Amino acid sequence: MRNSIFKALAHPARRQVLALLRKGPRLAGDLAAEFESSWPTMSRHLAVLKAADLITAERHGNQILYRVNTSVLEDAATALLGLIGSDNGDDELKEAAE
Amino acid sequence: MRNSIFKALAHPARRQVLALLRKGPRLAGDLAAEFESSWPTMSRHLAVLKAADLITAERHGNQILYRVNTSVLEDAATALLGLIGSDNGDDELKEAAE
DNA sequence: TCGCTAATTAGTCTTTTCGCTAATTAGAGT
DNA sequence: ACTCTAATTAGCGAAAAGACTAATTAGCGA
Repeated sequence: MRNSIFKALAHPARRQVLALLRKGPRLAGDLAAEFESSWPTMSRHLAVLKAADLITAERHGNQILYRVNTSVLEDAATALLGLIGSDNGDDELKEAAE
Repeated sequence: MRNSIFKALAHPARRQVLALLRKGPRLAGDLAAEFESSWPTMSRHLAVLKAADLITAERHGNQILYRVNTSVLEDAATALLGLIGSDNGDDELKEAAE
């Protein structure tokens, strides 16, 4: 679902999560501590990112390790670049209307 | 202002507008005719894209010609690529070795 | 000025998103 | 089983987004 990807990218906190995960996988709590929002709020942001397949969750005992899903992020970037260049990438972005 | 860009990209109709404008500038009404939504609704979408500076409007007598602002779109794509972290691609070798 | 067309803005409503607190699940350790 | 910690889910209210109809602006031509 490409639409959910761009929707997920629409929130600054979620983009910042991706920026943090870019440097390496992190635990949910560790991640949440970086933000001012409450922990449940961050958990929801993570859920949105996960639903868009932009990140993956991996349980390690008591805690959950998140890592960025680079290929999906690449897809989004490619889709954007498709809007610029005149190469094919035409119906890349037309997804079912909501 | 970057946030408004990603927010603008969050709606499929708006991405499709950009896809149409990629092939060349178009009149507002001509553009609106491509969609099933009402004309005012499309006008709003165009306003959102314009507020994000993703498109520019140019009045030609009675009608308004829209064209895509490629550089801003490039900025967004670059921002996405920045989240992937391919500042230099050398890290890929490390990961492959693991 | 009047009428016509193109497009936006106003106003209202419904749906979605966001962020909080409180409650709940899940696992590890005792 | 009990408890502590990690994290999510539930539930609520506020804010924003989306889409519609109706009203309005802007420009052209007779």
